[in-house]
Amino acid sequence: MAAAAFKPIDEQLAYLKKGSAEIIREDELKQKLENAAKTGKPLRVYLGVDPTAPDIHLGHTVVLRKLKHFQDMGHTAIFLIGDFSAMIGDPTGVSETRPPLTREQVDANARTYLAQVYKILDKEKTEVRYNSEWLEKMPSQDIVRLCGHYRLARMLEREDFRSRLENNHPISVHELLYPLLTACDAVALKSDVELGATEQKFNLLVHRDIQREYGLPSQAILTMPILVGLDGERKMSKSLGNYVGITEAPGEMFGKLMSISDQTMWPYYELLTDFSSRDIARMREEVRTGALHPKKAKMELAHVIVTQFHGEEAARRAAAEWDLVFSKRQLPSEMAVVPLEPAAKVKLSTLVGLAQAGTSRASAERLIKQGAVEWDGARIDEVTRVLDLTEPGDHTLRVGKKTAITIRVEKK
RNA sequence: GGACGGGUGGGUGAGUGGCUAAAACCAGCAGACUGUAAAUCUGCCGCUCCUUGCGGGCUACGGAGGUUCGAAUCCUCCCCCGUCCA
Repeated sequence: MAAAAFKPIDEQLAYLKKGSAEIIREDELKQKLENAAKTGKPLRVYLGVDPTAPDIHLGHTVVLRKLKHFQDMGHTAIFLIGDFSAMIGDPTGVSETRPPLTREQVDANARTYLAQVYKILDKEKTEVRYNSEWLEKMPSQDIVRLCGHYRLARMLEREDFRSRLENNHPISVHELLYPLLTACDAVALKSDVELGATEQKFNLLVHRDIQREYGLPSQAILTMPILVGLDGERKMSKSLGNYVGITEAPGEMFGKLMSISDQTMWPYYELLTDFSSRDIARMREEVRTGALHPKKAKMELAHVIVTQFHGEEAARRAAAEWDLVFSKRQLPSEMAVVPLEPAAKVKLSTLVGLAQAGTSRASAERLIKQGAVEWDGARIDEVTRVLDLTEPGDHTLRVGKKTAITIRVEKK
């Protein structure tokens, strides 16, 4: 690769800094970029991810997008799958010990992760590594030696451990090993830069220290802010249910993004789109002064994000559909069809159960009582309502705003 | 190994023999209002059956037994967590 491939240092730095929370240390990163330009050798930049869940959501993409930015600047993006460390479980941000994952779960998750990651990273240019490559065959002597390079007092400085200790919550000894073992990744990869979310800062700093202990130059660290979830309060996470998965259908994605608060829209713009900080600030000002309607700004946001994962056309359709169903309060243009044998007496609550999988009879009755159910366009709130479905034909059933199905009574 | 404290519904956490499907708060759901936003207000928030009733049955307070007409509450054993001592 020719040295000429790199853009001017300041331009690179500005691009890479956008949206970041912290760079440790910025002068070192700058130095590394200069060296790369001089030698023509791209920086080795990595992001380590534990495949603890089968799906990636927008929260994960914040830092992935940053890795992509490095890739865009001509550097080597390394996507490291922590298939070994996932079996320990990262204690970060956790208030109790996690149940360890099995090898099978980790492998299955790793596979789906990769497929999803390429929606953001350039597959051809990405170096994919697994930390089991080196950690699995690490002799116990080496582990002991590794542990000798770090002190307990420093380990206990980190917030997760300290607060658990204070609140008399359990900490397992193996959790202390997590940052040390993942530091071996940085050593093995000879990384120049490591990316992570802000909550990873402690781990990343340990990696830096251990690299130095092993005679390597310390990597620079670039952290990205945590993406707040759809509730606008807690971090986006699957277990909190406040997330948008990147494999979700365009319509669903669009709807979820529209449900965020106006406040939350701005960090989303910052962390999930390529709008420049200046453009975002301008838009924000326009919303403040009333020149731009917040709904319009939010639709633009949803459109841009959906486009990233599903393309322009799908995003346009999702927007139109959203407008139809939620703004105009009409039935969606496509509804799932549930076939039904003709029957003389069908309880409405039974049908509601068909519309919402996993709904118990008790909660179906609750929904009816609360006026959430419409049958063929008319609200029914009598729990005892029994319908005569002997004639073949289609009926629409709406449950709340979000669910609508077609009930198709079949011919005998 | 010893002494002591603790384990309650998705979360925090009250409850020390019946009035407890279990306070309160958070989260969640539905309705109203809107811009499917937020805020606010109202209601709901274990499962199931029906004649939908302040209805019947079942399940639930770490686990297994026991005492009792009746147990989240008392007893026994076990499991798990923490604190202090070593």
